[in-house]
Amino acid sequence: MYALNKVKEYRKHRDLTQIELARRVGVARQTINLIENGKYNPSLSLCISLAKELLTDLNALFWEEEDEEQNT
Amino acid sequence: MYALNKVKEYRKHRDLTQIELARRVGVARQTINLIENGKYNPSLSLCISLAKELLTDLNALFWEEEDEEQNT
DNA sequence: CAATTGTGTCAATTATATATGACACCAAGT
DNA sequence: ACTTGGTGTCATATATAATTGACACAATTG
Repeated sequence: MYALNKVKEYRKHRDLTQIELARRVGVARQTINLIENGKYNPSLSLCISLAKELLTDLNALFWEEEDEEQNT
Repeated sequence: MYALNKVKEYRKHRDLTQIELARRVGVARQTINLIENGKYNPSLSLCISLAKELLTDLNALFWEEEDEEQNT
């Protein structure tokens, strides 16, 4: 199991099926399914495509805050 | 060539060598090198490890804004 | 009741991320 | 002039992301 993500949430919010989202980002339906269910570890370029297609960004989909840490 | 990123920039800012960063995130030095030079497409979990080790987040390292798009 | 649509999952294959070992180059230091 | 550390890169091997085709199940719709 890999890190949880909000792909399903954002996809539903956009009213897309797994099939349609898969088509739009150019991967197989199974790939979307596995990602949504945290069964694996997508590539960065796929994450970026998903974020763009879902009109959001990487952090919103895949980042979970731990503690706040600030750098200069 | 894949999307540009700011790994090298953040790594230098943290005063780490490729070797040390590789060690800390548990990959080979070559992997860091290839990522920094945009020669490939890391996995999400590696991106997350890098972001944490560099005390930043996914967007800062790997996201480039296109146009601003707002969702409800 | 059939037929369809969306989803979860399996097995087998292909593409590619990542590892390992090696070599060259360029600084900086001794 | 030699060593050492940091980097870029190559070639080969392995792990795993991603594909394809298939099947089951639940919920809807005719």
